[in-house]
Amino acid sequence: MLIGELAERAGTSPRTLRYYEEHGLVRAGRDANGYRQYDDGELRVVHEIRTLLASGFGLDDIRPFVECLRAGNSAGHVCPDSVAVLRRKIAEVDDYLGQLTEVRQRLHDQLDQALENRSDPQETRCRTRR
Amino acid sequence: MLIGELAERAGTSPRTLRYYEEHGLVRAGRDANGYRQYDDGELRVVHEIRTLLASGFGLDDIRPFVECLRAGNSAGHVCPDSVAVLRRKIAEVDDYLGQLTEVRQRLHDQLDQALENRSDPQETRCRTRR
DNA sequence: GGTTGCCTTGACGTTGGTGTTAAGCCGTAG
DNA sequence: CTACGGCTTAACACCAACGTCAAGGCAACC
Repeated sequence: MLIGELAERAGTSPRTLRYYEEHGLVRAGRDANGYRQYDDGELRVVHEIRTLLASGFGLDDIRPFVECLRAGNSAGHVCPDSVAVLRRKIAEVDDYLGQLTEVRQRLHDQLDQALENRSDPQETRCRTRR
Repeated sequence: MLIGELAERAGTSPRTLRYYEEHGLVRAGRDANGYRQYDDGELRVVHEIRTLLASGFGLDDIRPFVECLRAGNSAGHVCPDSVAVLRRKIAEVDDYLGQLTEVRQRLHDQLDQALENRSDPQETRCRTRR
C-alpha cells in the first residue's frame, strides 16, 4: 500500500502520514523506487492516532498506545504505559473541566450583572438554566 | 507613567503592552523623546484585558470590553457588544464542556476496560469517582 | 568619557498539526 | 516526445500571545 492509498483509507493526507513517521509513530518500508510501502496493520495504527488526537492527546502521549498495538495487543490502551498516560490525561481533563466550570460561572455572573443594570427592570432577573 | 512602570503595576511585561497596543487595545501618548506615556486609566484597561485573557478570550473578543471601559462605563461588560461576546463565549464554553465530558467518559471507559483485562481479578472493578 | 538602566523598533523563536508550494524522480499511456 | 498522476524531500505558512535577542537612542550619575 502506497502513501496516497493509506491516507485516503485513513481519512487524512500524505503530508500527515509523513509527519507521523517523522515522529516515530507510523512505520513504512521502501519500494525499489523509494516509495513508502505500508503494511496493512498501519491502517489500524493511524486510526488509533487520529482517535487519540481528537481526544486531546499530543503525539508524544500517543506513542505508548502505538507501541502497545504494535506489540500485538488487541487494543492500544491495555499496556501499563498507555494506562499511565490515560490516567494522567483523565486528571488533566478533570482539571480543565474544573477550570472551565469556574470560567463559565464567572461569565454568567457578569452577564447577569450586565442585564440587571439594564434600563428595563420589567423582569427582575433572567437567569439561564444549566 | 512609562511602559516599565505600567508593566510592573499590571503584573506583565513591556513587550506584552506593546503587543496590546499593536492590536488596538491599549493606548499611549508619546514623550518628546519617543517614550510611551500612559494615562492612569490604562492600568484598569490592562487589568481588564488580563482577566479576560485568563478566561479564555482572544484579543479580538476583548476589544469591545476595552472600548466599553473607555466610554466611561464602570465595568467593561455592560455594553451591548460586550454582552454579545459574553453570550457567545458562554455558548462556546458550554460546547467545549460537553466535548470534554464526552472525552472524559471515553477515557474512563478505556481505563476500566484495561483494568478488567488485568491478570489479577481480585476486585471485579475499580471505578473511580466523580 | 564610561557605565548603567530605561526606552525604541524590528524580527525571529515557540508549540502542534498540518496545508501548501517547489523542484524533481518514476512509470505508464497516448 | 510529451503529458500526467503519484511519489520524493525540503521548507515556508498558519494561529496566539507573547519571550528573547539585536542594535541603538536618551538620561542620569560618577
